[in-house]
Amino acid sequence: MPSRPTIRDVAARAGVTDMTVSRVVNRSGPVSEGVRRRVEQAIEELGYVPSRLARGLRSKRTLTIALVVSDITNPFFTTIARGVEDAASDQELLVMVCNTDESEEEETRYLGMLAGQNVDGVLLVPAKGAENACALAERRRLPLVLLERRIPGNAHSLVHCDVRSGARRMMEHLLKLGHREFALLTSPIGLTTADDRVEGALEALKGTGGRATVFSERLNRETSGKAVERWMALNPRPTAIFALNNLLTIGALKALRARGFRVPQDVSLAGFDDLPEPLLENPFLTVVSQPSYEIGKAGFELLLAEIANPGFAHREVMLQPELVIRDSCGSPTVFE
Amino acid sequence: MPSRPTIRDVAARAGVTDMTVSRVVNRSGPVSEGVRRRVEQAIEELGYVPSRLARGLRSKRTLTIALVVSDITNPFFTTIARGVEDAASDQELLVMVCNTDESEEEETRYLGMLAGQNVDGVLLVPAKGAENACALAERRRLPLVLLERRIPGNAHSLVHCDVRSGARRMMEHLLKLGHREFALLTSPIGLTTADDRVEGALEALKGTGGRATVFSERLNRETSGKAVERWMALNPRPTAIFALNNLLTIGALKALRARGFRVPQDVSLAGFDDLPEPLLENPFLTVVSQPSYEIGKAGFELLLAEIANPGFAHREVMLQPELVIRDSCGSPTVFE
DNA sequence: TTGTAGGCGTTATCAT
DNA sequence: ATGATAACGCCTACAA
Repeated sequence: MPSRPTIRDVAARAGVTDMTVSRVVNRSGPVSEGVRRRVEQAIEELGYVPSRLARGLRSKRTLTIALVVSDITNPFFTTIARGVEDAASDQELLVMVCNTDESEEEETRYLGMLAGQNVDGVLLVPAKGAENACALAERRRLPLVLLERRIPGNAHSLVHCDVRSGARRMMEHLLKLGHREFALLTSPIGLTTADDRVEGALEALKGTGGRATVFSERLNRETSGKAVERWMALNPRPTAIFALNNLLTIGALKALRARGFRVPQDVSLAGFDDLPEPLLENPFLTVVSQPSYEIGKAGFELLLAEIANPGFAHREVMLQPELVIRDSCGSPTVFE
Repeated sequence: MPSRPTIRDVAARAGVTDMTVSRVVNRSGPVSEGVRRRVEQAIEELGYVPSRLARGLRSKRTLTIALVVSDITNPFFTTIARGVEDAASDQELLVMVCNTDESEEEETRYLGMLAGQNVDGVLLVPAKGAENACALAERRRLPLVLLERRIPGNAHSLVHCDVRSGARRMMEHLLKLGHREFALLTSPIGLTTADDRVEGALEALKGTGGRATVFSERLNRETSGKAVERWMALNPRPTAIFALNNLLTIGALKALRARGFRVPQDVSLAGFDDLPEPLLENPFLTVVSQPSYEIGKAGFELLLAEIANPGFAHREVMLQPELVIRDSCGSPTVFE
């Protein structure tokens, strides 16, 4: 009942010591041609695979990183994950994925587990109040790069997207179409990135005579009907609705339709975050699209730098979102 | 410049040996109340987190598993991943995610990395020709559970979905609507699950006078126009198209529309695999929906059993898909 | 070019 | 209830 072969099993079979095998495996030293061949054959015959565990214990490198997001099921994060994994895979690194559901507690729990140095670094999309998690990483000297969301007063490296400009440009687009009355939909959890979006949108209004009302919404089957009523009860009634994240966008679309409002004939609807092209059954929604795949890739690169040079220069990468103009926004129409 | 504290740092600070600390941390032995408190305080003060690496090296358990899928970006796999991660998280296990893009080579590469025993087990959605990967796992005694797709003649535990019955039931539904001429769309890579779907669909036709033509398609912007022509050139022309996976379903819908065919007025379109409800902007597609979240959860449970009892009874779990009837299929209409 | 010694941070086992 | 010892599998440093 042979257990998994170790480096010493290989060594024995090849008639050398474990060090020689180690040299062959890692090309970390000179080995004569004949010995190399014998060792390689032994490795082959035994099906030897070096233990990353033991290796990590010595070298302090596990060749593994973690990606902590709120919900991998959200296509925005899914695409980030794919970007991270592709980049990591190129370097023969493995990636763990953790879902926090925006819970600070889960986040802290995960960072605790990850700090058990089974991971060389962490890519974190921080939940509200991620200070705990960051402090934990700091304490354990765990390289950490933030993704997508800032933490006020935090000095970690960060990859994010210029959502403020994205929101502003979308509003400018809507203004150009002739809209002046807006409803802005944002999520009730106070994320920096959500605030940035709101601010960007409002910025665009300055000196235009446009007006926006901000609604904090969590849309689901029960709440969405009432929400639509609130938006449309505004006086004057908004001609354009700008939903500041992807779930809100879809939620708003469904809710509006359910109440008999046609988009864009009755109201324009602009959104944030796109769905991957192959999943888009009906390219329709005009959105601010964030380069999520690139966020993942860039995050990985920064993390790699951080790992190689811990606490060196904390850097910030800001990517530009893209305005994707489709069919859900038109010129305002006047009712009755 | 203190490095990460080890169990011995804690021991020193608490005035005990590392073994005592170990006992406190793992509740693995008797510790007097006072000592326990001192140790706990030292742990707190130092911010000690046990090394999973060292732990794993000793105990042969890393409390980590891997999920290997073709593409995490496909919502079907994303949801599986979420199911796995939720279940794993309950047991304080971490999950690695790997994308193979259906490449046997990538799959083998990943299994090699994972076999470096930094993982207690693997959940694999096998690509075509995953025998290599399975053999590798076998050799390294790496617990492995297959997800979603069978491998002919393979003895590993398996969680999948009764796609044959799902496809059959969908066809029965279409027959009941009056359809007799079908186009079946399947992917060109020869997956067992794809074959099962085709067979299930054809089964339903027996003795009904219905007829189906099978097309192996890879739909993209270039190919899809010609593909539509092929389907619709059938004589008699199909009144219903059944796409056997989610990408084909969306692809077919877009392609048909682009060629001016309205769904369902001109052709009915049935699909496989659903999008998560919150992402469904416009619930429209009639589909066979697989319980992907549950596949993930069940897979994890099986893997846990496998880990606890390696090579015990290889089990198979088959979940039932659900017919989701929406608006993309109607009764056949006659042209010209 | 190859080998020896020792330790990375834990925990199993045996001893006190 | 606590401690001493060894070992998990590998690699760094040094020696031959």
